[in-house]
Amino acid sequence: MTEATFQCGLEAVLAILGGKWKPLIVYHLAGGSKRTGELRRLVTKVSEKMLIQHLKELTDDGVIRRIDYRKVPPHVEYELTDFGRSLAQVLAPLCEWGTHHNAEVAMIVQKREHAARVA
Amino acid sequence: MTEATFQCGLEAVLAILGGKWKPLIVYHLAGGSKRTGELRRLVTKVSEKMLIQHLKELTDDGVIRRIDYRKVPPHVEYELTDFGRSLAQVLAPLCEWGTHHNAEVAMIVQKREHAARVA
DNA sequence: CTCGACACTTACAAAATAGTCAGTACTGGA
DNA sequence: TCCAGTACTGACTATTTTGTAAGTGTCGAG
Repeated sequence: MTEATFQCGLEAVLAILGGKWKPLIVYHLAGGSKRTGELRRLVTKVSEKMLIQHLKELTDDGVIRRIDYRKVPPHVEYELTDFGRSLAQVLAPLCEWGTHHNAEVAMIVQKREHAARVA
Repeated sequence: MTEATFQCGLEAVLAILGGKWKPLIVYHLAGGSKRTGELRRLVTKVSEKMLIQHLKELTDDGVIRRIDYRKVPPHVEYELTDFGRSLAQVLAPLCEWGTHHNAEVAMIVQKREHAARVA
């Protein structure tokens, strides 16, 4: 670990939040702890497998915490750790940028899809 | 395109910077325009193909601008557009977070790789 | 006159990521 | 009893993304 692991801090962020649904999960959990099923309903387009896989990875990475009520039928909740909260905080400006430039980005994506169809 | 394209602004950012080397490219260009070869040397681990592919996508997306000096042998430079600069600005806090938590993240990644080896 | 530098391009292979679909063990309600 | 809901797991497939290795045309240095 003597060499610089990351050339730019961004890489570190991506190392943690690289995964199609992870930013969304962190975003939703920033508003308070949620049950697995709640998250599945919030992040509408995620499949159950991917949700749980990402949840597990985020837990392993110390971004979120899994709270198991050890009940049958199962009751599990997830919440941000301090580490996760610090990430969520720094994510906020990005979120704002995305919201602010929403239409612009949507157009870019649309143009991209159009170009792909033509080719 | 009537439905909300992005649930969370983060998705918009990812739509633009989703690509292993794109954040790095933007980061390096934030310090001024660069020639293709310079970028290749700065982003040491990127292959020529990926660099150029990402450069092209960022250009198509209006994040960077390609300046061709129409010389033989070729001389091409890339620089951020206003749009790209606005992105770079909002990226800064993320960069800082990553730099600040560098060691922490490095450890997490290391742990992940270790777990993968065991399994 | 060969060789490297320049900015690419192309074909193809490998790896990472995401997806579907079925199944587990248990409960409480109709 | 049957069925939905709970949180999850595993086999298998599909898609996307990245990487490797080669080739293009032109120039100037050696």
